[in-house]
Amino acid sequence: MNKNDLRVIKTKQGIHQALLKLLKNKPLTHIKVTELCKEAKINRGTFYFHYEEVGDVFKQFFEEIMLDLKDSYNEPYRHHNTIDIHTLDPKTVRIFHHIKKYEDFYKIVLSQDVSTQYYYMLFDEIRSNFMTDKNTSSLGDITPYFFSYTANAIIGLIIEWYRHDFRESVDDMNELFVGIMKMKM
Amino acid sequence: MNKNDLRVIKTKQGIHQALLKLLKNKPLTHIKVTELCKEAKINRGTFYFHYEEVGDVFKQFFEEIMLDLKDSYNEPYRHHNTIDIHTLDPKTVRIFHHIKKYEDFYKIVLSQDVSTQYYYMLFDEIRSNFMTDKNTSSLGDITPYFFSYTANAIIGLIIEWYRHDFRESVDDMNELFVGIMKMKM
DNA sequence: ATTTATACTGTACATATGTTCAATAAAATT
DNA sequence: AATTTTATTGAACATATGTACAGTATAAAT
Repeated sequence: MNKNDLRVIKTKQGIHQALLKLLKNKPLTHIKVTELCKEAKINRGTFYFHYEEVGDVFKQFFEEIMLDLKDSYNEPYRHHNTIDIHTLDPKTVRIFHHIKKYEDFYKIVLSQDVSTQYYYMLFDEIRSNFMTDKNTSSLGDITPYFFSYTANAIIGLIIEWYRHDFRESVDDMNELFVGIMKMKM
Repeated sequence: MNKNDLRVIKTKQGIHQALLKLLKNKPLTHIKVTELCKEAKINRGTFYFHYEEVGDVFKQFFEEIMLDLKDSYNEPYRHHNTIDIHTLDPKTVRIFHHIKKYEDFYKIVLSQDVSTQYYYMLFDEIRSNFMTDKNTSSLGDITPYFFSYTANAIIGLIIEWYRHDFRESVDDMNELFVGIMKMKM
């Protein structure tokens, strides 16, 4: 399978477009392979030549979204060994802007009955963004746990935001995040 | 459908046992309704009389586990004194003992390709346990976000523990958690 | 013990999955 | 332009899903 073959490109584009169209009317988990192929006007065997299930197509969408997240990740952690709440500027928090940008996709990723694979893609991306150019050699065995703790805490905020149907503005979320970082338990 | 009917009780018990047996050999997502019914020696129509999919049976297991998690928060604390009680609410760290107790189930819940519904069951349970602990009337709009932040942060540690194949002891996890709390706050 | 209620079975049917393969069409290569 | 390569098609097949319903078995109720 040559991904540069024009036939492959056309077929995949058709499948992508078809999925986006069907997602406007029904949840991801209700979309059948047969239905998707009919919409894309391709043979069902062709689908199975490229994918295993409908979710794999959505995964390709989300992989591109994860690339965008990598570019726009949370700035406050970038230049500090540990979180310093005094240098946290709400305007530099980029993740909530990113989430809002792809709100429609995150509504799917964070829904109740979808595969956990997308959640872990998000988790790993946020986590690795925290890890890059951060010197944590002094922390020892606790380091991987610290990253997972912090990354998933952020997703906790995103889940809550999602459950509020993303009503709060991006700026509200930035302020809210800084507020929680400053809190004492 | 009367859940006290002996026929219902027997059928459900059979399905439960069958699922536990099949789970020893293959992941939850690979277990078919047909297969489960054959193992339980019941008609496939009977399954659909009680459930919609195989995951619903696993959900019943996990509902009971969530009850145990709730109970573990209500029991009086009698644990090793490896934790400085004055720096941390000891109720919080009882969770790792619970996770270890049901390790086999959490390996399914936290796996890559399972429904997010179990994750959210865990999230909501941990979150509500936090809520009953805390007096947060003074926090205002930030409160629901604070709970989601903290609850999911804990799950972040559990995810990392899961990815380490639960090699660290429960006591290690308790100390590790305290360590992270101290470095953040 | 008899009647009543209903969970369960067996069957059937329409639809969907997942795979295979020869034929075809469309691209890349020469 | 001719040839080679291979993505795509269409068809077939075994298996699984989801639903429906009449008949049966088993429990509860009288």
